[in-house]
Amino acid sequence: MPSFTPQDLASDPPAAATDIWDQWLAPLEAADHAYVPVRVADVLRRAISAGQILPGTKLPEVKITTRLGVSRHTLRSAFQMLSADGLVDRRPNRGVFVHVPTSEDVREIYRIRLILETGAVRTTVFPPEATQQLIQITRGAERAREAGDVLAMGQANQEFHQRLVAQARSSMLDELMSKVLARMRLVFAGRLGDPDFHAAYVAGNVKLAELLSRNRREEAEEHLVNYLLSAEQDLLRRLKT
Amino acid sequence: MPSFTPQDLASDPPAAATDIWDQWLAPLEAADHAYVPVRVADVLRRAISAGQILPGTKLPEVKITTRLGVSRHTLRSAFQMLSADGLVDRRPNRGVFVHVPTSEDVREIYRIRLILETGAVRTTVFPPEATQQLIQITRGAERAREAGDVLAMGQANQEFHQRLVAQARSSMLDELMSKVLARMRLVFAGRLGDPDFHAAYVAGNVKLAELLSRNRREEAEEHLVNYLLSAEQDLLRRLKT
DNA sequence: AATCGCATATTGTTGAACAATCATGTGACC
DNA sequence: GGTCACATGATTGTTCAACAATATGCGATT
Repeated sequence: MPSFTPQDLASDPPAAATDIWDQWLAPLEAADHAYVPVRVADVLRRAISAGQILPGTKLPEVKITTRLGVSRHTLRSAFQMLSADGLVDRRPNRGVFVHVPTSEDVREIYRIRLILETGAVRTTVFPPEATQQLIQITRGAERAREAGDVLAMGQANQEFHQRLVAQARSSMLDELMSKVLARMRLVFAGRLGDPDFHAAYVAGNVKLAELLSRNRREEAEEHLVNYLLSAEQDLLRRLKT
Repeated sequence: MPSFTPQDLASDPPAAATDIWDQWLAPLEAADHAYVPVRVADVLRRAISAGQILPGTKLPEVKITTRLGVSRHTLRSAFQMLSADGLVDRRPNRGVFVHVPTSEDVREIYRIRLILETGAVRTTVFPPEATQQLIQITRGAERAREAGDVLAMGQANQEFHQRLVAQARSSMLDELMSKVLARMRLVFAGRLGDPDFHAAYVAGNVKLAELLSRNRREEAEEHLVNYLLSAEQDLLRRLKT
């Protein structure tokens, strides 16, 4: 699975007959009624989150429009959405580039998660259905770990924490958390070749869910704080090397 | 200062020779280099936040483009930004409307503020410069109250809490807080005729700043929680009537 | 080797056009 | 008189073509 290198994609491919963009960006199938810009944004979002388009890569308008068969305006509209998601950076008169996450990004991510997730735990009561759902997700994560499915493990982990925040019952907070997790995926997609990062934290999720189900709020919060702080340190350490 | 009524703006004005849009939307001055869509968004944002365009009002594309002298594409780009800010709602194939805040919105706002602001207080240390800045803002609010400048009071209040969140040092959180406060202004701009709502809370801000400056984190947090909860109840009560 | 200037490519914005969808009003029918 | 169907008009969604403004790269000049 070759993923192409940053920057030099804008220039012609060395000797490839087929342009590299063709690999990931198929023409939009004539779908029913979803707005074209959001479908375009979805395609790009998927490709970026999956690490098929690496951080730092420039996304040239004409290349993509011709591949996708949409107008430049439509693509630009999609770019705006991706920009709002924090997946791409818009550099004036230069184009949009897949955001390159930094270690400062990682620190900010965990600062936000600390506030959001502990906030959710502290300010809301978790009904049995909610904790049950969380436990369900951890079960899936454990199965994925046993099966060696790293991707599914990561997804389960993210869903767990997304659900945690969802308990605060705020679409704005949900959106922010999605944004944060998307940037998180960007960190992984970028340089992290060691993807069983999540493995160590499945157990942490299990314990957290269990504490919440027994309504041990204080302990849950303390556990969560330690969880996040150590995850941050762990991730930063891995990125250093 | 007449503010025009929702909905029926799309139809012709009763007997006015000048179209109502002309009142607030002057043609864009040929400014230097800021992107046209963001300038358009700024104009509309200002008009909406100031209550000149009331919640529920439809924003027709051609009317505004002709008044502002920009292309439809540019306006649509601006609409996307306003939509991301939560100031307008995009109804498919119908157009964009100024968001109509509900009491559920108010509850969500305070749920978010509770998490964000207490989170900022708990997870960050407030250096003297920061607390000094907060106190400075409360001074301005008190002066505004004495001068009877309700608008300035509200702005100072909002800036105070924005600064509070800013201590968490996260641009994403800053953006979210801006979004929340923008929606707050929408609540006021809408039906709230009683604008000295903020007056009661200037004292609360003063006390909070003082507690923070003395590094009384626990008390500050407790005070903040009570502050927010009572403000929410107060606001909801006023909206009911 | 470094700098300047110019040709070229890409982005930012506009205008016109058309398809698709929604809103309106008219008339037929009960 | 009221209600439904339908035709009409208006508005939004999208594309195409064009041009201005800015950045990029290359070659000439020193």
